[in-house]
Amino acid sequence: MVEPSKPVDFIREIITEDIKNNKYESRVHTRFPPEPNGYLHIGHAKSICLNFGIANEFKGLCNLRFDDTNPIKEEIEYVESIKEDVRWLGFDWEDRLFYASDYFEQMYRYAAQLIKMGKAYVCDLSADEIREYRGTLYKPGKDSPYRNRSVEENLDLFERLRKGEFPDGSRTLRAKIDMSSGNINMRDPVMYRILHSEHHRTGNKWCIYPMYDYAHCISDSIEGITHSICTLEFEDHRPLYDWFLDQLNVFHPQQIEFARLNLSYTVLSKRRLIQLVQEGHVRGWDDPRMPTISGLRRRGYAPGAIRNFCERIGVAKRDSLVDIELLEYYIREDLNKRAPRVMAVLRPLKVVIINYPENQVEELEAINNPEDPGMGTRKVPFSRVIYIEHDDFREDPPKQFFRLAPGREVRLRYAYYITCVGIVKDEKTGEVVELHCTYDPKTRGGDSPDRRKVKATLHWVSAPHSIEAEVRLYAHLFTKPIPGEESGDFKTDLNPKSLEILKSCCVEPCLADAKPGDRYQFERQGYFCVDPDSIDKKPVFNRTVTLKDTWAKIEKSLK
RNA sequence: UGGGGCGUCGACAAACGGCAAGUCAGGAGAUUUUGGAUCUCCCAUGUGGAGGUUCGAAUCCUCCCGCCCCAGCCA
Repeated sequence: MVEPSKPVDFIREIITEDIKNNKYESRVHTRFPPEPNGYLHIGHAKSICLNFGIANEFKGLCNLRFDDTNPIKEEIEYVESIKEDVRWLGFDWEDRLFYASDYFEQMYRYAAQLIKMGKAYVCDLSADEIREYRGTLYKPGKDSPYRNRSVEENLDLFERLRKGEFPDGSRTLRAKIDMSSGNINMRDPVMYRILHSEHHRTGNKWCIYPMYDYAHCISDSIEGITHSICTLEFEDHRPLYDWFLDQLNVFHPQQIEFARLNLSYTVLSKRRLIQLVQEGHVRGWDDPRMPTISGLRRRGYAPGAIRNFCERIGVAKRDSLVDIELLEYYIREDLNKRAPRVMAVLRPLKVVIINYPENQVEELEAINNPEDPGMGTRKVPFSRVIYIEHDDFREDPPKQFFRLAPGREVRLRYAYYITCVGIVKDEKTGEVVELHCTYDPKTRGGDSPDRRKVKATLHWVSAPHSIEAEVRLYAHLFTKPIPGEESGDFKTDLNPKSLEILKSCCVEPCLADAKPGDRYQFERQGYFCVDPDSIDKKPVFNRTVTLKDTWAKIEKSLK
């Protein structure tokens, strides 16, 4: 069989060409450079798969580097979660865990060098003044009055900046480039700002911190990164990236930009994700409705499925919106092969099998996974009183409804054919609360000797043997493919029904000792994952994703 | 009114001057002890538009149109 070839994207093409031309001695070295100011999400997964994936494919290396140049926003909690998530996704940075803050001293020396070259200067303009002097998109900026200070004065001032002689915001170090450039990033960008703030790694050693544009290219250069892959919004920054490295005449990695991931029915910006958490729209960063890696993990998504998804969506430069159904497809594909099947009744309807002997219990054999016979079989207890799914009975069924109805015979999976012979209703509400059925003893195991057909097979749980469980059903967090597209505020499109909690579900006894993180298929319903909230004798399940549901589609078209 | 990018099916995405891949979604059927899974078939005479070059254009050229990003001492 021919192995399906992996998609070759424009980045891999560039790298292949570079290797051919012996650029960087045919070495490939990438990096994943998160800022530790939030949790990783599925969009980061795309970048992680790209950077680590390329390193693997080209027999190169990929570093994990924290871009920690802003002590005000960054926290140790985030670096720990990021490490865990990258590892969980299946990637290994080995001994190459770095921090931009590791290079602060070197960056300082390079900055001094730029000053000596007359390429950087200390500027006394306030933030507002800098903005004023910068001009606009359509109007060139004008030179700062401090632009032509002598090298000696600049050096002296820069040293005193470091010593902490000046308050926050009073001065900056700026690159001397071109205030009339069409590219605003080149209008004497700030390289260092004064921040008397404790850094999670360097403590109080520094009170000046480098800006991204300056820090990133130097970090890449120091680490010998060959291909510095980032998202499209940094395309405008590439001339600056190149400028610093050219002026300094140091090792010069190549920056390549690709389009970030957008997913329908979800938001993927840190700002909005943090808002969802802080304002309590979700229960935390790892809420199973969140597109964070920790949320997806708790939801039951497997790392391999996420990797398959990231590979399939490809890498390109055009803005795109990936249909979340594609993600769900890969989740199902993965779980279909691996998840053991069990029976669980989410909305129980009591069924008494009136011709089945009282007190009799049978152990029926059930297949754990029809996709993988190696997963074996198990025994499921059957008795006179069982629960079936409320939705599996209709007193007055529409034409395409194949399931149980008055007088109709259906199969109970791995058990017997049953026929509905009576309905018990709540006197006040008229709601169906119990069914009376008869069973055909000759259909034990679910096959009838006379080959007569039934149109439906129902899952069930024996009432006296069932275990009570809580099940949390999740739907998309937002009701619109692009949240906030119409109103301008993504929160107006929050889905009020994104979480439904069912407290008294009945699951089969083999689930008694399920462990948090275990994944199952509840037959005919979906894939479910045991939540860490589970307590002894009261498991909690998260619905990872539903099964494809043809009936739901029919029912919808009926309305 | 400046600079940088991008337009191929409902959604992703290949093609690199020579027959518009593939995946998801959607539709039809087969099969089925999960209305699951699996299998088969259908789904762009056409690549934002108009011209041009060429035996031949999604691909090269010209003009036009549309969309995204940039005016943090954030990354």
